[in-house]
Amino acid sequence: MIEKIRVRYAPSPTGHLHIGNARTAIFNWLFARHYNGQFIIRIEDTDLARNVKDGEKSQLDNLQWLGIDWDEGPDKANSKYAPYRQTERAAQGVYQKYIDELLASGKAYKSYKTEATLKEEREAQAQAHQAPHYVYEYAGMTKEQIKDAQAKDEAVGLKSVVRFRVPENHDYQWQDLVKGEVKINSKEIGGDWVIQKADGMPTYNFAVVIDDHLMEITHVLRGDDHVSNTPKQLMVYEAFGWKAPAFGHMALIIKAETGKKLSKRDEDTLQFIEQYRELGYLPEAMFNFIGLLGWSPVGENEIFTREQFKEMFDENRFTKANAKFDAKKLAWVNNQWMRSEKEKVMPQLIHELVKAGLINDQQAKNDADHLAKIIEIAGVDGIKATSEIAPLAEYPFFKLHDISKEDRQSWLETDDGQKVAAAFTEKIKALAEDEFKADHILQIIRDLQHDLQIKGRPLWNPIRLITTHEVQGPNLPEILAVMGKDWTIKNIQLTVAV
RNA sequence: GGCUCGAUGGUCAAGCGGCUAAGACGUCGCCCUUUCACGGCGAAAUCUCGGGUUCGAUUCCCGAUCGAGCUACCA
Repeated sequence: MIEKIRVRYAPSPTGHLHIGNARTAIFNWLFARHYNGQFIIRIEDTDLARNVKDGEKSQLDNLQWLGIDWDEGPDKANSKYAPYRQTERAAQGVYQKYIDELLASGKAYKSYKTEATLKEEREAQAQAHQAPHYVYEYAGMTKEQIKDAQAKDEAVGLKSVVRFRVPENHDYQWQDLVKGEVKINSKEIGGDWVIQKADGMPTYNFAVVIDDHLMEITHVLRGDDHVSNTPKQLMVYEAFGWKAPAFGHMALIIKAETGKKLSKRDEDTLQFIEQYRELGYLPEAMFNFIGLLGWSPVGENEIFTREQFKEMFDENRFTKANAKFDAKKLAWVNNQWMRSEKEKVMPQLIHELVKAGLINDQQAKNDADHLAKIIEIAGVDGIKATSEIAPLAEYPFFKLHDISKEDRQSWLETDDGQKVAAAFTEKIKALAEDEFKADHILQIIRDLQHDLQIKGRPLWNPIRLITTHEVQGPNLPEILAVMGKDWTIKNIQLTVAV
């Protein structure tokens, strides 16, 4: 590719960053970065009613969290293209100018049909088994007649919208970056569509064209759900005599259970970046996993950094079929990342203990090394997100359970149990403070096995029970070594006292 | 309903006319081990179905089936 690539991610600030949108952002970013192009963020906020207060901020924050940066955006304006919010552009009259142009040339017209009329028309069409379509109200009228009709509607106080006069029986086709040749006839788009709403705002399909043109966007990579918007956009480019960008429509990410497009309204699927962030998924892992959905690299590896993705990116390797979102694989990817970035993740893991109320901030700061050891032993290597460490480490490292009656009967009140417990207690008390290491403790237990001729669970369970009040858990000698002699002796005394 | 697109194990997927059809997640089994994880080894499991084209189709073409998207004064 010779031309300078400019791509964009254009979210509407209606909520948090959705997985599907994150994917669009990721691939556009990759596209730009791979070819040394520019990545732009534009806020498409023309639906005033749906905009949420911190929607834009949330989108941007989460993008940043994922490691995506942008060359231009609402917070990083290039005066040649600014502003980057459509409401601001509308306020400057950016769209009005082009709407007026279309109005003047007759390629668009003011329409006064009411919501009620529209509804009636659609119902009648449904009755007649016709596809819903807009019926041109000025068919066969002269310019004068149209003018009169509009003046009359205006006088009655009817609000108007501006509709684009769709060319009849015209094929719109394009070479889709991922799908190949796509062709849609103008008669399939449902008739003259609205380009300016009654509130004066341009509609998405119109504004997107004006802005992509003005911002010199060269490639539009977006979800498959935009395929049917493309002909509408193409006819606007054509009306102005502009060159359209290249389009690429990526297959969608669908819900595993239903096979349907992920819907923001679904509450039972975790589908916002924010949610994974809160659970303790790493941005590297999210990027990694999402980057492999609907796209694949050449080799067999599955774990990649953003840098590697940048280098590998190839717009010819998109998958055409929709991809189901597999949370289990995401978990595995995150686990891989946590393990390879353990140093980096450790503070976050420690913070999880604070969040769970097991320690306070002060302890987190002062005992970082000790806590890191606990976290390691408790089993970080087996968890899929940082938030899972707290329940794993809670017992016996921060709290002790009561020993159940059954455990007491099975492991402590037996002859073997008493022998083992007594002998271990004696030996562990005799162990010097600086000898209180995992290998020495293990040696004591091995000696006991030899001396008492008891092995397996009858040997280990009594010891585990008196020292940790659990009958299972991570490697016992390591637990004791990390927690120390005082802790161990105290726990034993607690057991015996009861 | 119409239009557009898609179809390789349960899932993500490689493949691009000739292969015992990669790899990964998951599942199952075995090993390691006091237990739980981790780890190691191994196994089961796939080309939607018909027609063509071809010496030969997972691969190319057509049709069927199934699936998805769209069908707003939402983006």
